[in-house]
Order: sequence, then structure tokens, then C-alpha cells
Amino acid sequence: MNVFNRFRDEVVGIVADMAGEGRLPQGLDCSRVSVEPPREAAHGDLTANAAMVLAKAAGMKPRDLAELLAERLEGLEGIAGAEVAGPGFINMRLDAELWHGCLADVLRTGTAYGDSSIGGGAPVNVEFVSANPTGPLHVGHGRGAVFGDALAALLEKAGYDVTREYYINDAGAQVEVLAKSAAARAGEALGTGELDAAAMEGLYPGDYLKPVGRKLAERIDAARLDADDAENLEFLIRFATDEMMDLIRGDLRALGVSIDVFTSERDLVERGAVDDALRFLDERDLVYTGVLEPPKGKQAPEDWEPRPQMLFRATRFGDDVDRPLKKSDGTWTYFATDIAYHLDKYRRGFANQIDVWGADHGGYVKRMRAAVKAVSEGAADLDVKLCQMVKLLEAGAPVKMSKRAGAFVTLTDVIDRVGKDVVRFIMLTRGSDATLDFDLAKVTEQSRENPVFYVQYAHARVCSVLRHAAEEFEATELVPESLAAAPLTRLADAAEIDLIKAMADWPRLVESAAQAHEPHRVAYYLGDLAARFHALWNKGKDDARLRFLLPEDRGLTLARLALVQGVALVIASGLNVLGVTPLEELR
RNA sequence: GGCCCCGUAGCUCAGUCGGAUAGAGCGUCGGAUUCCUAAUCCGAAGGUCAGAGGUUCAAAUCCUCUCGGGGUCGCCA
Repeated sequence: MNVFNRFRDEVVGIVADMAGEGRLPQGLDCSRVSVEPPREAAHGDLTANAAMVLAKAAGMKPRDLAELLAERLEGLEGIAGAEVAGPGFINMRLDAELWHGCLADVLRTGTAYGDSSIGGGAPVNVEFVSANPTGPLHVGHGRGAVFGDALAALLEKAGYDVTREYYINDAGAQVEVLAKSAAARAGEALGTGELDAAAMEGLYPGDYLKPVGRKLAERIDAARLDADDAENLEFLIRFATDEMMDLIRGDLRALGVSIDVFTSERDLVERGAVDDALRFLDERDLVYTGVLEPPKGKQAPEDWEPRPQMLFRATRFGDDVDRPLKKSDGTWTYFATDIAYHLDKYRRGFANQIDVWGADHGGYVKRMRAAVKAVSEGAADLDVKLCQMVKLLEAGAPVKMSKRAGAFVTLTDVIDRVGKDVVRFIMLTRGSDATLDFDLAKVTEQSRENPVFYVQYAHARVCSVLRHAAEEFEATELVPESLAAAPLTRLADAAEIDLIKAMADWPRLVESAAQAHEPHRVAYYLGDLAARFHALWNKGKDDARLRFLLPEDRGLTLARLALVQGVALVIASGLNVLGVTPLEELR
């Protein structure tokens, strides 16, 4: 348990004890009581808001209640002092030994430090990427992939049972276009000559389909390339989407993302999942035939005509209008199959669902949440995380992406250029709902400006110190388990204790970032921890007594090695969540 | 017109289930290197948290309205 939760329990316990003694009312609601590090270091190590939160119900002035609680807290083991401040905060200082204990805990726990049980093993489904199987992933997909994967890892660290899922949109018109494009490329391979832009009009023009066409040409004869034949089309779609999914799986592998479950829209439709879902809704009177108002935009679509449609009563679940389930040609809308898909996820045991989408899908959030409420009868919750655009830059100038020529910058282009670790870290240096500038030149710079480097450098510096130490100490003395037994009480400088406090904050950060579904907080935390470490390092330049390696004092040296090893472990623990490999050396 | 996201230092952005004197990097100015990687660090200056009301012990954070930027709006996914 982390130090903050531990003392929160103490505070709540004291309130209960005093209620038992009749000094406070029974049954006070302590759910809003928190124990946190104060914003100002001068206010001590911990601060509790209990007195302010409980004052009204207790019928006391906040400061009077705070005094009562502070008196009891002061007597607790590990607390060096407790005083009332401001409107009724209880500020506590902790014994240095308690912080030394935290460091020993880090060293014994290793990169598992920060693991939490708040998830309680509850299943969570994180659906992300879900790019159409019509081509390689581009940079925007990459952001969703990194975000989803890191969020999944964060939730795992917080104790959830996470499934990473990819929804393959292989049933719409776009895969027919793909099939025809692949057939055209196969024809090209069979000797009809190179296709120009005009010949690819309305098809996917990218070069990535040329090898698919060649492969297709080797498998079948020209007669089967006629996509107007339904049976042929069926085959071509299967073939081409399988090829595209291989391509995408390769892209994801290059990014270090591994998906647990791929679900095919086509399979869902074929096994009747959409009919099932719609029957389910219909039985509850949530489907009806009606006519929608035209959109009130300044330009109503020219071909708009009022038409009776099958609609879902999304307005009953907080949406603004009811939503269509069938297109005019009688096939299901994307929304209808997506309802079936989310019902399928719910029936597989996921009452906790997270979807990661691009920001251009923002208009669908309400209806999808409405649908999840409907098909689970209120039992499931869907959180949709929208990832904003990535602006790709080259030394400050926008990188041109020509979609028309099919020559857009792919995710693998970027990974090849800067490496998967850099891509992953940079993608997580902003909240998902902020647009992200990704400068190809800057992200590989070795400077303070580059957060990836800055954090990696801190880790590498620790490794460098340990390499130097290996000249004076046995390898067995330097492993974390041995360092946990070093004379840690000799760590007495305020900057050293501050560094431990920063480490002690990691478990708390894991929990809050996981609950907020915000993995970028991990990247910021690591930047902060790295900064504190670099600062301490430089103090050793001003004052040689603060250096980590002191030839004349083996005990203190071991204590400091324990300290820096702890930093490296926490950084590694955080980088593991982000899916970034901690480096032992920078060149 | 409806809905969603955003508006915080000159720039790029953190901080938002309400907490004390609002933070970081860059940029500007001034410093630190016979030394465990100066690839780093220390200090200074820089704010009407878009604006106006409201809720309360307490608002950048919650509510309402206004302004500004972006996204989106049946038969694309």
C-alpha cells in the first residue's frame, strides 16, 4: 500500500474511533476524505482535508475539528508532527525513516512497484486502432494505437484484467473498393500493362497494393478477377482484407502493440449478430420506423428527402436525436453493426468498455454510449477516448501528405526514421484531446527539449553510476535486493529525501491516471522524476560530499546507490507502462 | 442552427471528480564544467487561467450565458 492511502486509512480510523467514543457523530461520510502531498513543500509531507469535508456534518468549525484530529495523528507511528493550517488542512510531517522504508520497498518490489489492486481484477475491454483494412497505418492511427496500448498497460498495472481488441471493418463499401483495387493490380501483373492514375480512378491507388495484386495473380486465373460476379467479389474481399490485416499486424508489431482479440464485422453480420441485437432492442420498444428531420446545417444535402427509416430511440439514453439503423438500400448502417458489436463485447463479459477513436468520430460518441446503455440495460459503461490529429513536422515545417497520389506518410516510415520508442513516448506527451505536434527532427535531438531523451538520459545515467560502482563493489552487493539493506538512514539531505518522495508518488499516480484513463500523465510524471534526479546529480558538482560515489565511505555510497537504483526502477516501471524500452546507455 | 473538443506566461503545453501563494519546457537575461556523461543544472523576469454572472469555507477546475478557434451533423466507416 502506498503511503498516502495508508494515512488516509489512519485518518478515517481516527474519525471512527472518535465517533465510537461519542466525541463525533456516528456515521460520518468519509468518502471525500483525501490524504495527498501538499502543493507547497513547506506545508509538510502529507495534507488531509478531512476537517473541512466533515465539519458541516459534524457540526463543528473546520479548524476545531482539525485540531482534534491532528492531536491523535501526532501520536501515530511514523508521524513527526501534525498541525492545522489555512481553512482547516491538517499538515503532517513524516519521520525520515518512513521515507527510507519507501525506498527499500521500491528496491524490493522492482519494476512491479506501483502495481495497484484498485482494478480488483475486473475485466476491461480496450478497443483501439480499428483502422479500415484498406491500407497501411498512417501516423494518426499510430497515435490511437499507442494511446490504446499504453492505456491498456496502465489499467493492467492498476489491477484490471484488460483485453486489447481490434474491430475489423471488413463489411462496408470500402472493402469492395479494396477488392476491385487489388483485382486491378492483379490484372496489371498479368500483363495488361501499368495502370495510370486514370485507370485507378475511384480505387485505392497506393503502391502497397501492387504486391497484393502480384500475389493474387499467382493464385487465380484472370477470369476470377471479374469483381462484378458476386462469388468472385466475395473471394477478392476475403483475400485482400486478409492481406491488409497482415500488413496492419506488421505495422502494429513494429510499434510494439499486440492485440488480444480481432473481431470481424463481416463475421458478426454473417452469424446474425446484428439481427439479434436489433431484436433485443425491438423487444424493448427501442426501435421504430420514423422520419428524421433534415440536418439544420446551413447547407442541407441537396438530395435530402424525408424518408421513413428504422430508428433507434437514442434520445431515451441522452442522445439528441434518434439514429438510423438501415440505409436506403436496406443494408445495415455502420451504427447498427456497431450496436451488435458492443452487445457482443458486453456478452463476452465486458461491462467496462473503452473505445479509442479519431476526433472526427466525435459526433458518434453520444449515440454509441446510448446504445451500450440500451443493450446492457444500464449495466455496462462505455468511455470513448477521442484522439486529436497529429501534425507531422520536419524542423518546424509541416510535412506534406499527398493522399491523392497514395503517397501519404505511413506509420512505418516514421518508425523507421526515429524508432518505435520515440514514436511511443512522443505520442503520449499530450492528452488525447489535444492536437499533437510531432517534429521528426526534434524528437531525436539529445537535449532538454526532447522529453524522450531527457527521461532516457536519467535512466542511462543511473546505469552509468552503477557501472562505475561495479569497480569497487561485488556484483551481488549492487542488485536491488541487496541495496535495500544498505544503511538508508544515512540519506539525510533534503534533496535525497525529496527524490524518495517523488518515487513514493508513483503508485498514487498510477491509480489516478488509470481512473482518469489518461496515460499521458505517466509521461509527465517521468519527466518530473528525471528532472529531480538530474538536479541531485548536479548538486554533486557543487558539493562533492553529495556525489553518489564516495571512495572513502562505502556505507554512504551504498545508500546512495540504493537511491539512484530506485530512481532507475521507477523510471523503468513507468516506461514499461508506456511501452518504451529503458536504455542503459546513450550514444 | 444542434452537438462535441479546445481557450492557462511571448511560444508549445501540464494542472480540472473544488483545496492553501497557478506550474514545466522553449525563448529572454544572468550564472555553474580539473568531477559519477555540462547530452546536465542553478537563478531572474514573465499571468485579468478568453469574458461576465452564479454555487460555497474554498473555483483555472462545477453551473449558466457571451466571445474566439477546431471538429462534426440520414443513405461514409
